[in-house]
Amino acid sequence: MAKNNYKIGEVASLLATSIRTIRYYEEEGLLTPIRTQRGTRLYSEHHIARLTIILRLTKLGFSIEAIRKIAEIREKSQTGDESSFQMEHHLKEVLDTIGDQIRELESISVEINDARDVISGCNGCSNRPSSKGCPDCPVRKKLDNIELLNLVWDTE
Amino acid sequence: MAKNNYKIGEVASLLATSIRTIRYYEEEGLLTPIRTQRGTRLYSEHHIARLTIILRLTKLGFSIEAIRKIAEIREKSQTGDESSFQMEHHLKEVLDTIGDQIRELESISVEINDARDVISGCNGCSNRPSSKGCPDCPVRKKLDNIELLNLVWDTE
DNA sequence: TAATTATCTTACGTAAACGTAAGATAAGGA
DNA sequence: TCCTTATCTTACGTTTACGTAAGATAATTA
Repeated sequence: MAKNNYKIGEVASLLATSIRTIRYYEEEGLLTPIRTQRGTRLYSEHHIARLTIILRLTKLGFSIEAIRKIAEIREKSQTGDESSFQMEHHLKEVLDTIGDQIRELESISVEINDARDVISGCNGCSNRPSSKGCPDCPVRKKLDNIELLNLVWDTE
Repeated sequence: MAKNNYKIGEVASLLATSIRTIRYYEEEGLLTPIRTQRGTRLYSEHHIARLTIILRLTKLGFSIEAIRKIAEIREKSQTGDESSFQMEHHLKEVLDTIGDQIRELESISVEINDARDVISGCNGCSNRPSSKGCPDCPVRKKLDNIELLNLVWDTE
């Protein structure tokens, strides 16, 4: 027995977001609740599920526009014409972008880990690879691979 | 033989970014080139490496503030006191956040893939799981696991 | 040297994704 | 019914990460 009359305040606290955010997505055409005769918004379980995925996507950096495009996929995909083809193509692009981003995040993650080793494990030695200090530093040879350290080291 | 006198226009086209962006990072204290006596900015290879990593991080959604914090790690990590400890803790938080984000992206990626199967492979049938249509649809049983489809389906 | 072309500073403009305040109704409890 | 709390619309404010224009100076090319 699905509850179909969540009010906006309930929804907001349920999903740990703000009332303004929910209304904003409505302004943007992403979430259209039904209304009571007096105008109060009512949300069904499906609205909540939909809002949940919208929140997940925005949290990952998807723009409203990008989310709107994904939401429009079904509509277009049923036509079987040119726009349907374009939608397929678009979805593949989204997937490629996500793949790239995952790889970049993994790469950054490795670099941060290595940088952490260097900074904290090198016994206070934070010399740059080109420096003459700490020639026997055990993590010394790692340094060249850590592009992130270019951010950490001062410019001379 | 490292070139140490790149001018801002060269740097911008080299890294496919804008002059304004480079100057903005300088305003924010992230990249401080040397100057000629007349005031023209000059960038070394190290400046370029540093800018490269800054651009990678911003592209991934890191804020200037977050990048600044990472850049301050060395300074603080050498003190060996409380703030050094906090920096270590901060780095771990960053890593955890990145890990979470990777997992979320992978999850979304799987969902998009599945949704693509459903939408394009179901021979034009885009009914919701609760619908009576297409009872023999081979991808039907996948549907419940695809939270993303809540975004694609209309609210009834 | 003259004429482009690039860079400088200053400063206002912009888009996205909401925050926040005001004044008016609506809904729910005592 | 009265009072308090929630929701409504309208609309201006805010932050981040730059874009863009103006007027002046510097560097490069003919």
